[in-house]
Amino acid sequence: MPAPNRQRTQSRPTMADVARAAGVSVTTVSYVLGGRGGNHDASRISEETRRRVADAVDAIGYRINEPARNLRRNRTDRVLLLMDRLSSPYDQLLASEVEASLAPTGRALSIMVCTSLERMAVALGTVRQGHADGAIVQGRITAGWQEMMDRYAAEGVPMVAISNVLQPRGFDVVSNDETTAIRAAVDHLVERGHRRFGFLAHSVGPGAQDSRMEIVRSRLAGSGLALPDDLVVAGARDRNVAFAAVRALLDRPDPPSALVSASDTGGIAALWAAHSLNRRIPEDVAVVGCGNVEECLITVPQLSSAGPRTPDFGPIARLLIDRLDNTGRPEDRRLRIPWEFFPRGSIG
Amino acid sequence: MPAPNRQRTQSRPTMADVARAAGVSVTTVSYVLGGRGGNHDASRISEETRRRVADAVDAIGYRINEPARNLRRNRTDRVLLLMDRLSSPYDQLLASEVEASLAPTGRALSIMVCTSLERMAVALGTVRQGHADGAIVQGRITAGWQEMMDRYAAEGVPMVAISNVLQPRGFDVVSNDETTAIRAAVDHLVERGHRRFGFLAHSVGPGAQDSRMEIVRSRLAGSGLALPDDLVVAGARDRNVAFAAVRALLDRPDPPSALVSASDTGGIAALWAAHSLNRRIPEDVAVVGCGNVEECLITVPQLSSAGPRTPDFGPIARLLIDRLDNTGRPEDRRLRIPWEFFPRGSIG
DNA sequence: ATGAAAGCGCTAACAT
DNA sequence: ATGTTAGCGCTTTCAT
Repeated sequence: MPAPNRQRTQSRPTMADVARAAGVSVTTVSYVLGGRGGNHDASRISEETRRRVADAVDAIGYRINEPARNLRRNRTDRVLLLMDRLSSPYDQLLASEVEASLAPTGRALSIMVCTSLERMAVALGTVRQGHADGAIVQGRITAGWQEMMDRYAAEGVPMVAISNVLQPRGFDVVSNDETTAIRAAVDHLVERGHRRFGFLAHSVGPGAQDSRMEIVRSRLAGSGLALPDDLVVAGARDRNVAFAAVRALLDRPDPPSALVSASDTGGIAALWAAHSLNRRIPEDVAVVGCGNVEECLITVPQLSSAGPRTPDFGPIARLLIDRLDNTGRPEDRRLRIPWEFFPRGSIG
Repeated sequence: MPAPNRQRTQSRPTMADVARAAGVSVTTVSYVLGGRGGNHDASRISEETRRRVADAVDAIGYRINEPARNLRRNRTDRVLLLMDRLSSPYDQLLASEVEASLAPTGRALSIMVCTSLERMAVALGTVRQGHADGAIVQGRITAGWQEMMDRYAAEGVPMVAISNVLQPRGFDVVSNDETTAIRAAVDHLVERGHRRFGFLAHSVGPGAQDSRMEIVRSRLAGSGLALPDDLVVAGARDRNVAFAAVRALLDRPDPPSALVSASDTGGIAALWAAHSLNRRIPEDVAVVGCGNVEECLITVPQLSSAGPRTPDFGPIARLLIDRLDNTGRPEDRRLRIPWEFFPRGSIG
């Protein structure tokens, strides 16, 4: 004869315990509790019964068992946010606004940090394994990213990506509409007489296409100016790396007179680097950042920046909620966040 | 007669599908896959069978169902990290080092952002509901925090808190051993002739006890000096708020000649604020931060700071892993991270 | 207005 | 070395 099995050892109270304490069936308890994304018709339970159940829950300290509920409902009411870093006010804002947009729909947010394609694949794997219902993916990875997204989209993982390089194929893409704003920044600098430009990129080297750098380069070309490769340095994402990179750049015999950074973090580090070499801003170097974070306003001089007037990440969450709620595969959408150029003291 | 029930609709492949495809039983599949925290004795399966299963998994694109596995095993191999913000390199480091320490034990990390006691309670609730096996809790909340932690500890949630105010009662506490270092900073400033001190706190007002401020105040008292309440301002956690607060402070008719900030973020904002008012550092104002983040080294002048020599968050994760692995309630532990004072250009 | 019971997909004790 | 089978705690259909 087969197998008895491990009975409940010494575990948390279950719905059956609540039902017993309240003198009702587990069905009733389930209907009363049927919280969050529950689509129970709770109205079928009388006020009196409802109260008895609530009392029993309090009395025995019952908490619902998520894995059991998720297994049965085949959903988790949880969304995963993948971020490539957690180190700037911008990151903080993204996370909190996404969470705030999710909350009214009864969904919770988990964040995972993914600095490589592999980690990202692992994280998206957890969605496929039922850890979350969908994911918002932010990152700067380029090589292989599109293919990976395609694969998970094909496997049915609902996703929204924040990226200027990805094509929406089975998922939505949110991009920054940065071309016009960055061109305006370049034009500003050229008008002010700058002829020699440097660029602080997120990363350089094979496979590291930096869309913002391409915009700068092509706009300069339109004015007959160049962005030489040796004036392009990497490190815009890390304050200390950026500081060192810009110092090296400014310490050359032929330094650029204008520096565009792919991020504000990098732009601010560039200000520090210039200070440390006793270069005046903007007289010796003009600096422009990207992102238009609040911090631009407290530097001396204030950092000019291309970016959104006021950041608003709510629509990103809404795209995903849409995919989650409409079971039929929705068509892929593309959301463009408008950017402008904000000239400030750092360009004179 | 009772109830047939919803059969598998149109869902992901299950272990049964794999078993069928491989011509073995689900038990065998389970043993072969028994990954991660699995305590299967996988050696019972022959090499040949193992391969057949792996092939079948590939062929039909099977992924394990986490909620089902978690329900059955009554654990998730997941740890929750609660953070009060995600906006500095320090935060990034905490998250990545915790994750790295967890990885070899087969555990994954979810992050939730909690800026209020309520949000924190909700997040810890998800652990009780089986979303994670335990939590690492970081925050600056004071009022009510200890009580909430006590409650969840009593409910059996394994926790490690990062805090200088909490007492370990049913959970472990990691604290910064900051007293000696901050005293050294104060002594340095007093020796240099400073008599009028200001302090940039995380927050002020009722219930907002700032341990670092208390250290400064009492050390000053030892030299017969005061830290007047009106020279204590709030905002150390947000660059822009800190900037405004310090500007106001320095713009008084009787500004402090030395400013201690409860954070490096605040200290750096203070440097910007001084710059913006054309005050020289350290001649007009000396500035000291707390945390000793890398960024201190790239400001001009470099920011003096009290903090750990090199941050190392690995031990924090290890405390929790210990609680998770040793089922018997371990005694509460306290881990002190050593701090030192690093004098740099910002104090002359 | 309420209850009985059938599984969701998996693990593991027991049998062979 | 592999298979049988009893649940884990919950939701939901159907019956009353």
